[in-house]
Formats: sequence, C-alpha cells, structure tokens
Amino acid sequence: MTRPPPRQQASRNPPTQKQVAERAGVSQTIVSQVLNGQTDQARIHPETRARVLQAIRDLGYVPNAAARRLVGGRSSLVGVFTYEAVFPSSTRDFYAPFLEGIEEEAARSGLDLLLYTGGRGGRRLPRDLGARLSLTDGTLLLGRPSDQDRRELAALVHSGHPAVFIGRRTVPGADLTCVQADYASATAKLTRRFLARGHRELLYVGPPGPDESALDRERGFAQALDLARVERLEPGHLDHAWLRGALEGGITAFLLENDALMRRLLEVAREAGYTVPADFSAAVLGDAISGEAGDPTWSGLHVPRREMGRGAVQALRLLVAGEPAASTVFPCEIVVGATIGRGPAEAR
Amino acid sequence: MTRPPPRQQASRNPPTQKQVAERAGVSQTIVSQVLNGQTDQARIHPETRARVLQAIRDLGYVPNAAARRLVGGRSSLVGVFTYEAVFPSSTRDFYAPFLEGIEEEAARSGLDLLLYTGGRGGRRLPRDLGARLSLTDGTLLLGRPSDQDRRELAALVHSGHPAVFIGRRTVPGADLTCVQADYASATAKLTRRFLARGHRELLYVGPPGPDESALDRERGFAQALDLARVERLEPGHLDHAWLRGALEGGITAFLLENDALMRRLLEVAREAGYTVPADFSAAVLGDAISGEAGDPTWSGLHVPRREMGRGAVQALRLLVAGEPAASTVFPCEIVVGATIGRGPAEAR
DNA sequence: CTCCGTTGCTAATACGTATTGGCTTGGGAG
DNA sequence: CTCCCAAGCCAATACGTATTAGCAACGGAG
Repeated sequence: MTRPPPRQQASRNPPTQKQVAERAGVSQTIVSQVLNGQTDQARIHPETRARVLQAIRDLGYVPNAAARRLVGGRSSLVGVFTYEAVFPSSTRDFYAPFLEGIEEEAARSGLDLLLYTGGRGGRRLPRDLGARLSLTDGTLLLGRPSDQDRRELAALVHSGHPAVFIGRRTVPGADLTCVQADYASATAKLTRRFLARGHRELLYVGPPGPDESALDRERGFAQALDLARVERLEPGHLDHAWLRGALEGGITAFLLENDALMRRLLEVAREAGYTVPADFSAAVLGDAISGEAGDPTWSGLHVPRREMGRGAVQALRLLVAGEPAASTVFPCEIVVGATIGRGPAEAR
Repeated sequence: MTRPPPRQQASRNPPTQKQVAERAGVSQTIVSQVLNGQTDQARIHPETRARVLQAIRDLGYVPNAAARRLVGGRSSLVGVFTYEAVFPSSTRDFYAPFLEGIEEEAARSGLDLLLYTGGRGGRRLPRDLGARLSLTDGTLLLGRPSDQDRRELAALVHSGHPAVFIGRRTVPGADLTCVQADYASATAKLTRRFLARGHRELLYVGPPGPDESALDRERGFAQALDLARVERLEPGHLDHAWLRGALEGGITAFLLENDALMRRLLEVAREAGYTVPADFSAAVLGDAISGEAGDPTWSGLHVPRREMGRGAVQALRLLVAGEPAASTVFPCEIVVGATIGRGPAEAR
C-alpha cells in the first residue's frame, strides 16, 4: 500500500536542469534562462517557455542551491554569529528581540538564517568559519568580540564578505557596518531629565572594560553635565559600604550601565533600609529586563532591539547587492519608571 | 593606515585548492587528498603533505562549502523547519527548550543550523523548499502540519532526504522517523495516580481535532480505566455551566490536554467559588508552562523537550550516515503539583 | 541580389571540489 | 635481465548551474 507519491520520478536523485531540458526538447541553457529570466539578452519563445515550465512541473524540479551558489549566485542565506551563547535563558531574554527582528525581516526578504553553533566552550569565530561562511550571502554578528576576534573580523570584512554588526563595534583597519542604538543622545536626555527633577550630583556606574556602547553612554552622560562622575567597578564591589559612601558624598542619582548592576543596587539598598526613589533615584542605561513579577518598573532606556534586528538585515541586503551601507543609528526611548524621584533642587 | 591584514592574498576572491597546489608545486588532487585524508587508496609523502599544509596556512585557504556540497559531500548543516512561527513570545516559551537541545547537540556534533523563515502568512512548507533543503544534510521538523503539509512531507521523505520530526507524526505512505514523548504510559501512570488518591470519576478534556500526541494521551487514559470519559471542546465552551454539570455528574478529577485549558478551568472555578484541589482535582497532560508568579504549581507531565531536541539531532545524524534510525520514545516524568487532592474513595 | 540586424536557440566554459583511473619511478622476486 | 608490485603523484572527469560566444533562420533595407 505504500505506493510512491505522484510526480516523484524514479530517479533517486532529484531532477536536474539537464533532465528538464531533455524532456522539454531544449538545451539546459534555456531551462536556466526560463528560471532566472532576467537576461533580456535572449528572448524565449512563449511556446518554448511553456514547454519548459510544464517539464519542470512534471519532474518536480527544484534548483540545487549548492550549484547555484558555486557559480556566484546568491544562496538567500544570512549567517548569524553570536560571540556569546544565545539559548541559555540568561542571555536568551536579551537576544530574543534581536532575533525576532532578524527573523521577521529575513522572512520578508525571502532569506533563511544560518545559525552558527559555537564550539564547545569558547565562542570564538572559529578558524574554519570561512568554510561555513561561504554558503551565506552575508553575516550578522552580535555580542562582545575579544581583541583577537576583532582582528579576525577585520580580515573577514577585508575579504569582501558582507557583514553587519548589531551594536557599535570597531575593528582595526576595516570599515565595519554597524546597526547601533543612539546611546549617547538617549543618555544625555535621560541625564537632563534627572537634572530637571532637581538632581545635581549624579554618578555613572558601569562594569570595568567598557566597550563602544558603554563609551557612547559615558559620552552622553558627560555632554549633559558640567562635572561627570564615572565609576567602573565589579558588581561585587557594589556593597553597603560603597552605597553609603556614595550617598554621604552627596550623590542623589545613579545611572547604571546594565540591569545586573541595577538589581544589585536595589538589593543592597533594600537590605540597608533605603527606599527608592525616596532616598535616591536610579536608572538603567541598557534595556531593563526587569519584568520580575512584582518588581517596580525601572526607569531607563528602551533599546529598540527588534527594529535593530530588522535594520541589520536591511543593511546586509544592501551590502550583498554591492551598494555601500553606512552604519545606522536607532533612537532609544526613555522609559519613565518608578525609580526616579524628586531631587534636592527640584522647583516646587 | 589601513594596511591590509596579514596573510590576506591580493586576490579578491578566496584562495582555491588550485592556488594552494601551485604554491606547493603539486596537483589539486593532492591538496584535496591532504585535506580529506581518508582515502588510503593513495598515500602521500610526508614531505609533500607538509608543503601542502604550509601553503594552506600561507594563503589562508578555506574550503568552499558550496563546491564541497555539490560533489556530494556533507555541508554540516541541519535544517530546522517549524510549522508555526517560533519567535513570537507565545510559542517561544514552548519551542525554546527544543531549540536549546537541538543547538546543544548540533554544536557538539559540529553542525550548524539552518532556520527556515516562514513565508509571510502561512507557515507552509514552501514549494521551493527543495532548493533550500539541498544545502543541508538533513532536516528537523516541529509543529502541526496540515494534511496537505503531510503529503508534501511524504514526498520529501520518499525522495531520500533525511528528516526527523520532533513529536509523533505520521505521513501517508512514508516512514517518517520521529522523536516522541511517551504520552501514553505517562498519562496512564498519572491516571493511576488519580485512582490511588481515591478518584473514580475522571474526565479527559481536550480541544477538537486531536493529533497523534493527543491520541496517545487518550490511549493511556483509557488503558488505566474501565470507563474512560473523554470530551473534546473549544476552550470557550469550558464555562460555569459546563463545570457545574461535570461536577454534578460526579466528576472529581480533570485531565486537561494543554495549559490553556487548565488556565481556563482554574479561572472558571475561581469565579464560581470552587477551590482546587478541595472541590476537584486537575492535571495538565502537556508541558505545564505555568510559572506565572504566584500560581500554584500545576500537576501534570513534564515533557523532556530539551532531551528530545538532542535526540532528534542524534537520530538525524544516523540517517545522514545512511543507517536507519528508528523512532525514539522519551519517557515523561510526572509533576506532582498542588492541584491534585484526595478523592472520595481514598483510604485513610 | 546582398547586407545586416533580430529572434530563438545551442555549445562551450567556468565555478571549486572529490574521485577514478592511469602514469612514472624504484625496488624486489624470479 | 625481465616481470611485477607498490608508492606517490597527476590528468581527467563529474557534480548542477549561470553565462558568454556563437550559430541558423528569417525578414527588411538598400
């Protein structure tokens, strides 16, 4: 009872253009031209075209993507490489919106996604990545590349492979297209909001080893202030003594670089008996993934991650088409949450 | 200052085996054999091999995956096709563990993942999927295919393309390898647990249009009982009147097919003033994605989705290697939550 | 009539790799 | 010495597609 499904040819291997051509009584060239069609160089008789299309249907022909790619064609494949593991739930929440945007725009453009699975431990751009890259039309990159990674990345860009980084990243000696959030002006705006609420002594707190994004935020912070106080410390160093010291030093508002620091700050504050925003104010400069049920909404920036994902695919499509794609900047919105209160200088 | 990175050849295109061969003073054949090595048919002089390897390093050669694939080689690519959208947060929670398992095992096996992005609206296996499939060594499938989808799937399997479905699915006239959860025995076990707690009148409730998994669950339910009562209804029909009717009919325990039904049942019960598990007991037969903060833990089954994802990759690797891979069954654990209480017949 | 341009097609080639069937060289057995 | 075998290498070919060059037929302009 397991009769073979219809229009499945006896041949074990999928049919080729050659077989289609034989059936239609034409040459393989014509089959290719019927399929791609764009070359107005040669016009095809409508009747011939019909015969070819019929043969294609009869045989259930589908083009071989590998062969097509080999002759310099597009594979409609976009590689996605992440310098950190994507799926563990810790980072998944962060990367998911990017991936949503990427998937959405890729689907719209008829592109599939090639997810590079990291080697066991390290998340390095693998040595043989070139081989795997050769299947794709271009590559999207996320995460935090090391210096070594950046050098390899520079070589990749220099080889002409279209690549777009999501987040502002620079590599030595190459012009890497990025899709970035406008952290600088958003941070400046947020800082001015603190000023408007009467805060005068603000402290910017971030982890050590700032990357480009962090520097943008610092820049925006400094732009809005006469005196910009910045502290970079391990999250572990953010303890009772540190907080007390800061408050006694006159600080009334904290700008935290990521939500881990925010969480830490609120926890220390609670244990020490401080109330937010009565005793001090705070805001996160990354995307607040608070959402812990019951948590008050944190103030901070909303990074349009989904839109950035979509923009990255669009930029990559330009590069693939041979047009130069400049880096794009996406504005961030300010999230007015429950962690910003009145400062000592607010006009009543 | 933008001097080209080292070991990047002047040639705009990546180096080929031919260029490596020229540099090493050998033929392209030798380069290929040095790289693949396995053919003991021809042994290569150690010195020659060294020269070739040196040339490969000098030029920064990487194999062209498309060409390799074209000649019948493996691409180390596994396709992942889902009949529903993956990234929307509603379904993401459900699919994420599968993808985690897939990614984990793929990484371990040195495989990358090709995510097929769905066409605009429908999530059908696209007509030209064959073209996109041709790049992969095999394909993993998830979701709920329609009858039409199943026919196309049958053709795919019949064409010899390795494919593994995650979840038990049957297709007409083809032997589809599946990685399935052992719903039948887990449901039977859960049902016996209800019996042990003194429940005698159990009702199985599922949505209309049961798929293979649902039938397995029904089967397990029926196995454990003399009289198995099954009701299939739209979630909207589960209202006060329905619940009252069931309880007045003597039902003391409900087995719900999915968490949407469970949520609905608990909501209706709360509004009607019933208490769970005092007034009746309940359990979910799918994976309970309760986790709503504050919710009591639901009783039900734990589907080992992560392990199933890994198992699917392993099965696919077998198929790709040419060995037949039988369908695999993964046992489900029973989750003892807060929604099962004492029944009228429990021995004290 | 010749010349030329157009239409509609074919033959040939290139892409980069893996594999098959030789071809040479050297050495041991007879 | 001849014969044979093995080691070590190369030339040729195939994979399926896109593209370029070119060929035959035809019709209109001159």
